[in-house]
Amino acid sequence: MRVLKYAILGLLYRQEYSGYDITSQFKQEIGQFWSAKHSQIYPELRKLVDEGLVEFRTQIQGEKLEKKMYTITEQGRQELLAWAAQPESLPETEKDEFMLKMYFIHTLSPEQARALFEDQLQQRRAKLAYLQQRYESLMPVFAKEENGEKHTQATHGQTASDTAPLAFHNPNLGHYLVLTKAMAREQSYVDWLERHMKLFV
Amino acid sequence: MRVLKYAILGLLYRQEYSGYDITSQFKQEIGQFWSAKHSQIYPELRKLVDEGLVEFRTQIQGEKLEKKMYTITEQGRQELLAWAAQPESLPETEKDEFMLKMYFIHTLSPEQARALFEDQLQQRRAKLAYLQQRYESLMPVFAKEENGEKHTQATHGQTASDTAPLAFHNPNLGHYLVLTKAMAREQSYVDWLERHMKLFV
DNA sequence: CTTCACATGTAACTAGTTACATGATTTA
DNA sequence: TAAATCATGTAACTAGTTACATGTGAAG
Repeated sequence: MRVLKYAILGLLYRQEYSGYDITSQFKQEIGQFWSAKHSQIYPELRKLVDEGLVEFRTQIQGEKLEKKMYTITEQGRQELLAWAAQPESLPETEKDEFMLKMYFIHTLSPEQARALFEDQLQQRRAKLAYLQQRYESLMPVFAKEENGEKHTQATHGQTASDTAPLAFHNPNLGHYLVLTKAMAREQSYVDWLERHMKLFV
Repeated sequence: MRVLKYAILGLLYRQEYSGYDITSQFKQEIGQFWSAKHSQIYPELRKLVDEGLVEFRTQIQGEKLEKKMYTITEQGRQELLAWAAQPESLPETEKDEFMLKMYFIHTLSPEQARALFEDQLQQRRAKLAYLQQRYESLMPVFAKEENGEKHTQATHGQTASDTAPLAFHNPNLGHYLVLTKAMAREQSYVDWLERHMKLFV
């Protein structure tokens, strides 16, 4: 599958990055849906160079710190586009250790189950709040527009930030999509947890 | 982490299973949140036997087909309970190749993006419909109640799934939780896709 | 008699994590 | 001047997938 290969090519499509920069990118919004550690990224970059999909130039930072700035080649661009346009079938499994524990809820006391549930709810709420904050700071215009329109539907888990204010040709569209999708995912998780909390009270 | 270890112990907590049975279980509902191939399961079972967490007896099926039926040991039960009661922190990344492609949407034409989006929507809708169908066949009474229909006990039989799922002591609770959570996940995905489809029309 | 499901394993490989290892630059 | 961040790599290990390999049993 080599998804990391395409993740790196996709990042390099718009600008050159060092291995460290790529590692940093995976700590930003796209890290909600794909990421890798530097120990996986450096060997992959080496491989992509060997395959002729990326190139690098060495740049000096300060006195003597060398960093390698990678750029995508024409061949790399072609392979990226072929992958990106290809629909894939859904994974049968989307792993979630918490839900695995819930499947085995009969191994727990009601108190233990409730503690797990509340812990998960607290964590998911915190993550949702963090994402909403990112959204407001990165896309303040759209966030404001939505707040002015007042179409919040809390009972269905649709926050104001879930509607689409962007046009197709907007360089932030990808960013906007992953942020709203991550928020929708967390909102759905929070809603489900809240709906079932009564089981333990 | 060894999550597969606990997944297997959790399955064996209620009844004995062969390696083949465990493989089959991962193709059922719990497979929405955890799974493994038989080539990973057989070595793991071997390891669990070596560690004294499970035991097996050999059973003959028909004339000479041998199968190993595994049971959990007291030590296995203890390790399972310790894992199950332990809250874990959220994974920073929940991998989703489709969303990675959406982050790189600027590499696609509007037509290509729309095709991907529609393909994903169709697949997610189909999965949601499948899960709803499973839910209705496995938990018919509760499904009807949610649809706003009346439930009179006299008109229904006495199957295990016929009793109200929303009580802590119900042997189907785990099953109910994973099904409703999987449906919520797919519904949220479908909603998000529908809300953003207008970007491509 | 053929196909599908049952049943168990290993080999080779790919993907991903944790730990080891080193050094430069910036900021408090 | 100490700590955090920038910067790059390798080693050892764990997790997971695909392919190889074999055979039984049931049902049509």
